[in-house]
Amino acid sequence: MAPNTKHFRKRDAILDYLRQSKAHPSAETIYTDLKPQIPNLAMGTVYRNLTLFKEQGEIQSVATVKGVERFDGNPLPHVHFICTDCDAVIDLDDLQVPDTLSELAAKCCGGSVEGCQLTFTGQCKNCNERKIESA
Amino acid sequence: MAPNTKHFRKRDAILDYLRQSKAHPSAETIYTDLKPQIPNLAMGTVYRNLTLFKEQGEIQSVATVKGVERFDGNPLPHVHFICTDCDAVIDLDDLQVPDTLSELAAKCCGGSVEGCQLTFTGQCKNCNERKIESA
DNA sequence: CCTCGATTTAAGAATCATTCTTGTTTACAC
DNA sequence: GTGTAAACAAGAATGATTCTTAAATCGAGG
Repeated sequence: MAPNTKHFRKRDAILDYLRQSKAHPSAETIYTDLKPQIPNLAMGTVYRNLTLFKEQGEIQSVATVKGVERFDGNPLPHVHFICTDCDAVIDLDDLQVPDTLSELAAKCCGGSVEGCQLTFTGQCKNCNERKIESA
Repeated sequence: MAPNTKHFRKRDAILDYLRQSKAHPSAETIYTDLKPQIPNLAMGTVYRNLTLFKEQGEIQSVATVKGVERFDGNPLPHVHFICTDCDAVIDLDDLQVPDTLSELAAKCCGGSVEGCQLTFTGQCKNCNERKIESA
C-alpha cells in the first residue's frame, strides 16, 4: 500500500467531501454522508479534523444556522445567502465585498482586520415558490 | 402600583439592558448583570424574552461567537467587528452595506432577501496593543 | 521482520448553551 | 372575589460540541 494512504484516509475523505460539496454541510451531515463509505467513522473524528482544517486555513466556518455550525471547503471569503425556511446556505458567487469597505473597516476599528463575512437572509427560490403554490 | 408595572418588570429590564449596552451581550451576560438588581431572575426568563424580542423585531441576533449567541438591542442592520482574541463584538457605525449589493443579492438568489449581515473579524485595538507590548 | 515513538483514531463520557416542562404567581376584567 | 391569560421560577431535558482514554497505524531504525 502506498505510504500515507491508510493513515489519512478519513482526514482526506472529509476534506474531499467538503471541497466537492456546495451545500455548506454541518458536522453531522458530513458524518451521515460519509458513514456508508467509511463504516467505522466517528463524530469525534469529524469534529477534530474540522477544527484542524480551520486552523490550517483549508476550510472556513461560514455560519451558525439554528445553533449548528456550517462549513465551506472554499476558504476564500465570499458572499452567502441563508434561507430561514429550509436552512440552506447558498453561495452568491457573483457578489463580493468591495475593497473600500474592508479598508474602511480596518480604519474604524483601529485593530487588524483578518476576515470578513457578508451574509444575506431570506427565503430561497424553492421555499418562495412552495409558499406561492400552497397559497 | 401603576398597572403593568410589575407584570413586565423583568421583560422591560432585559430590553432596557440590551438597548443601553454596546457590548452585544450573550444571554448569560445579561443574566449575570441583571441578577444583582433582580435576584429571582432565571435563565429561562432571559432566553424566553430574547426569543420573544427577536420575533417582534425589537432586537436582533448579530453573531455566534465561540458557540455563544450575541444580541443587539438595535434591530437595524449594521456592520460589526468581532475580535477573535477577546470575543468583543463592536459596532462599525460608519460603515454600511451598499444598496446595490442587496439588490444584486436578491437577483442572484432568486428568492426574497429579508436581512443582511456584514461582519469583519480580526484583532481589536486593545488586543493588538497588548500583543505589541508583550512582544 | 520487530520494535519504537509519534500521530490518528474510535468510542463514549463530559460539557455547555439552549429549550422545554411543570406548577405557581401575577395582572386585569368581570 | 373569581376566572382567564400571560409571565414566571426552577430544574430537567436536549443537542451540538469537546474531551478522555485506550487502541490502531504510521514511518524509521535495528
